Amino acid sequence: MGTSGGRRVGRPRAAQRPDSGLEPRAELLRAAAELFTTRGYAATTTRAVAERAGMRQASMYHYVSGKEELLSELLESTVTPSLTRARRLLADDATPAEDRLRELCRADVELLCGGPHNLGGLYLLPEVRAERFAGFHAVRAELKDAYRQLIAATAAGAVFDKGELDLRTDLVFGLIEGVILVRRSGPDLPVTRFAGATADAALRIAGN
Amino acid sequence: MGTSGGRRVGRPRAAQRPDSGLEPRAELLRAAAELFTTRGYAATTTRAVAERAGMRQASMYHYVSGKEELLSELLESTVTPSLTRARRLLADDATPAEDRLRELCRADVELLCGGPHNLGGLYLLPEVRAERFAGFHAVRAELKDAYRQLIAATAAGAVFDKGELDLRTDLVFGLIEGVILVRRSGPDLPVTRFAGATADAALRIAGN
DNA sequence: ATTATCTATAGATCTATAGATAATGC
DNA sequence: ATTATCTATAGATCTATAGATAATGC
Repeated sequence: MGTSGGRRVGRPRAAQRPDSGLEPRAELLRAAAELFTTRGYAATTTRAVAERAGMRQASMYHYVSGKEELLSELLESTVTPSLTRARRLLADDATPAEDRLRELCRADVELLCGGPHNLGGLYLLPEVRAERFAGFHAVRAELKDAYRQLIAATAAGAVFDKGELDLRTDLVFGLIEGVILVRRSGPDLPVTRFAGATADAALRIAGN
Repeated sequence: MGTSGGRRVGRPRAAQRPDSGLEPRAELLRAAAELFTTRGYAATTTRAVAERAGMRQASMYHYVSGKEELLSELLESTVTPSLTRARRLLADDATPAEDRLRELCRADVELLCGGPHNLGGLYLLPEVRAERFAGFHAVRAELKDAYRQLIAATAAGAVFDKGELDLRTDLVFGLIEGVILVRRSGPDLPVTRFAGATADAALRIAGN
């Protein structure tokens, strides 16, 4: 029998379990992602998260220690795959830097905007800057450095001085994050096409 | 005698008035801008705003009806000057469209990122999407339309189809807003240079 | 008398814990 | 016996109002 259908241990829920097929903890994470990105972190109550996941407020604490854990786990889960791919692309010196930069941009945009709940929107939350999310920030910084290296390698002809390289890195990184905003205001845009266009735009900024 | 130094009507404050020279209401708006952009809207309490403005929590209600009024006033005050300039630029058909688009981008970035508290950061708050800020959204939409028209006029050679024009408009608009994010993570960057570079990047996206 | 402020607080949350309960497992 | 859930609630907020107070103005 499947994991979801069978009789389960423990007191039954007051409301029906949602039939998403997800484990309760994953269901909580999904609910949190949805609410955090649309309403914001501070404005989202533990009750709202729990109830969207089909359980009572207090039951949430059986799976997570609180809101903070939900957010930090969501952040890590979005940035980690990007970094893995960035490392792979950096190492792959058989492919021209320009192609690798394009690929990194394209994939990043798809990841940030392509998911069901605009997970990239989490990056926009002011609360994310807090000290306690230092782990996330470290990974982001490493990702940004991968962008910087690929941008430097792309502009093969003209060698930028450090200030110019940093500026272009900031712009490209800003473009990617800006796309999150675009997607937030118009969630129905064709993500694939968007990702491609963003990557092209990034190359124009990076190029000399 | 100046407005700030003289004896004032009413019970004296418990703490010293801040010597910013601003009226109490303006002081509240400034405090709100600072806190909303750094900590977020929902996470900012009326107490924090009032006390940063040098008064007790309850005294704030003498000047504003609550947090919501503070945010909506801040939003309007940032978008209105942009729109005024956008209208002027649209009407000025003596200047090439490309120059006008560059100027609009440059000025927008300076306005959003140049102020003391990264006012553009207000646009990133999830709460801003709420219905009650419809006035702000309407003005933003008009501003975006000005971008669209200038982008269409810029690409004089190749005439885009509507989808292509919308896509490029979204990208340029996203780039501008992305710069707000960049500035939020690195507040010490040279804004003027940044504004220029962003405008150039926007033109490359807009051009064909 | 008018005004700007204060102190105090009611009412409405929201979080996190304590302890009860209703399943399955053995 | 173990587990997943529930109900109930203490304690900590946070907002907005009521009413007191301490200035100036006339």
